[in-house]
Amino acid sequence: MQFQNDLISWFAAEKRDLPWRRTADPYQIWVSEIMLQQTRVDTVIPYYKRFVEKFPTVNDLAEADEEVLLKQWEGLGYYSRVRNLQAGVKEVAEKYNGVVPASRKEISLLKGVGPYTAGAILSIAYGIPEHAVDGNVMRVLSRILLIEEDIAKPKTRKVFEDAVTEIISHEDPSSFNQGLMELGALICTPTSPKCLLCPVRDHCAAFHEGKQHELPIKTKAKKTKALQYAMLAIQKGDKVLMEKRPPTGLLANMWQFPMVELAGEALAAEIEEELSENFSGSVSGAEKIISFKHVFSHLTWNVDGFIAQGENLKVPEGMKWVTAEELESLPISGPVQKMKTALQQRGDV
DNA sequence: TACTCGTGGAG
DNA sequence: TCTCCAAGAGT
Repeated sequence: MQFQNDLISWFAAEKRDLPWRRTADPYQIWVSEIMLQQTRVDTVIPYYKRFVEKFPTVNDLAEADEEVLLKQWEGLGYYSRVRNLQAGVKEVAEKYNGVVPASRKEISLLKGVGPYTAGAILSIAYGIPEHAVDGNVMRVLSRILLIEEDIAKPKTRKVFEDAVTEIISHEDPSSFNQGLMELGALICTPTSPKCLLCPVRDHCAAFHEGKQHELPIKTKAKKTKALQYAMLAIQKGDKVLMEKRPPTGLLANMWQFPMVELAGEALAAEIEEELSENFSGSVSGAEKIISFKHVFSHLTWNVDGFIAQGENLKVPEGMKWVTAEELESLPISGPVQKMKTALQQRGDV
């Protein structure tokens, strides 16, 4: 098919030199695909290099400590990805003797491997003609094939999977799938697609109809909620109190300065009162040092950051006193990093 | 199905 | 400043 040839030839000539394109190792390709979920290429590159250097094989990752993994992942977001990745890798180590399975049925059973990632690993690492439909592919094919279904709806993905299954190259499924994604990243972009540079323009129904700017059809997301917190750097000598978040939910198992949810803006006097209730000990000298907003994908934190001194505190389960050096080894999220930076600039940590 | 789950860059 | 988003998966 001429479409396949035009796409694959363009990919061969124009593809970016990315680190995960320099390996044929299914495990390392797996790592890259997990990191790339909802995350930009430029962001992933340094994380990917560090990760495969530190965990070059399935066994290296299977044996790693979760806290070390989270520290490696720190700043990438969607932290359950690395927990699920390790769970999947452990299963490959134990059940498949360290070899990533090469069938959609088996690979899809691995934790964290969904329909896209399964197809990506199968096609890129094993050369198997399986669909790998991500946001790029839906955007590109919605234009080429003039598909006007809402790509925000989950059921729509199957339409594109079926389309790819029909048109995928069996000679080079890796270049075909990657070519569609690369085209979406470089040419067939969300706004102002570069149609005059497009290698498959002649095959594009939307370009033919002048509708490339109207596709894809995508309904808008609803707006997010906001929550108010006080974040507390409680000091005792040269140590500060840190708290581990619960094992599920937002920022699971990440560390933070103890936080309390509030109804409105936090005042120092109220914080001291709140703390004495929560800690059964003496907390004094509360002082607000920073106020900031942190926007997550589905909610916003409005945070007032305080320093305070703790005396004779009974440390609750899941909290511990850490030195400045120990603090550096704990995985923390963006908002906690903002507080930590403020403390360091004051010389308090 | 709809919601949860992070971050930083682009327009 | 605001919106949308970028190689999605789990529940």
